[in-house]
Amino acid sequence: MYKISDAARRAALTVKTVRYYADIGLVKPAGRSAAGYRLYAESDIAKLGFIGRARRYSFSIEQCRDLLSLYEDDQRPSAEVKRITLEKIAEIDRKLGELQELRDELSHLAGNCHGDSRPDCPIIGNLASGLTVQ
Amino acid sequence: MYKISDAARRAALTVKTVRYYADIGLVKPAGRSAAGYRLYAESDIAKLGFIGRARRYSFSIEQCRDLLSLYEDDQRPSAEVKRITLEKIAEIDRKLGELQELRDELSHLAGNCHGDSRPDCPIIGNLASGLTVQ
DNA sequence: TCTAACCTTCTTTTTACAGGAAGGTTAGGC
DNA sequence: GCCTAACCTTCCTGTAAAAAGAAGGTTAGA
Repeated sequence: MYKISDAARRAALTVKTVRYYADIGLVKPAGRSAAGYRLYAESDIAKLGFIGRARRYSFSIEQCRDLLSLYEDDQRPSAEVKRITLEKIAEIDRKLGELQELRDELSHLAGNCHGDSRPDCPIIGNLASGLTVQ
Repeated sequence: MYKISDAARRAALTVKTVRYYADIGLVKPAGRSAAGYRLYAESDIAKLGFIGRARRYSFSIEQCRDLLSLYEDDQRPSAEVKRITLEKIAEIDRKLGELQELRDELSHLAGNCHGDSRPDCPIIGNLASGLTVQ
């Protein structure tokens, strides 16, 4: 059984985060010491690591909760997991498209900005008017 | 002079957002009616639109505040604006890279998941072990 | 005059923690 | 056996950028 800082280190999370997950009932410690310290079992560490990776994959806490219940269920239907994952991929694709568009616009604007002290900066002009710089 | 809902509509923002911007002192209405209604001048609408576009360009409120002060200053040095913009582009590039990586990993995992009721789902397996599926 | 559609301020909620205060516990060194 | 540093606890506040809602005042049109 591991104390919270060991559990956090082994799961590559912060102590604050692990405590938070316990508070919201996402991963509760297997037990408590006589002094009230949270004690984590090996399987808890695995769950924390699981959550950590899913979070890094930008799954929300609620999605992590769903995934965790599937993970804990030996009879888990992989169709559900796949569905959530495909949904997440679609979401990432949307975000990629938006970001790419934004990047293009900004770099176009920056390319037309002299970068000196003249007051006619197309970045400002564009933001003010909503027009695209030619 | 426009009431808040007209101002919001013309700037393509919500009433809540416009009120919020007034509260934090980002764009204060030119005046108030006898009844206390916020009244926005044409120039306020321009500023709100400016902020709206900058926000959609993922500038933070604080960056918007900086940009706005540059926008309001006729003697604005465009070098500063260009610097902020280039910084923002670099940030977007980092985010694009991360998202692309994430997308590849997830789509790889989903591609190896049968999506039926068999319990051996590689997505779950990967999240549980932290290993990459071959 | 009535009513729908406005408007006001104030408070709470959201997400996923981080930071800090006040105080108890433990491990190692002397 | 004591000291101190490094743990641990709970509780409270703060973050970004609004959204949502409550309670109540205003206005425009029929």
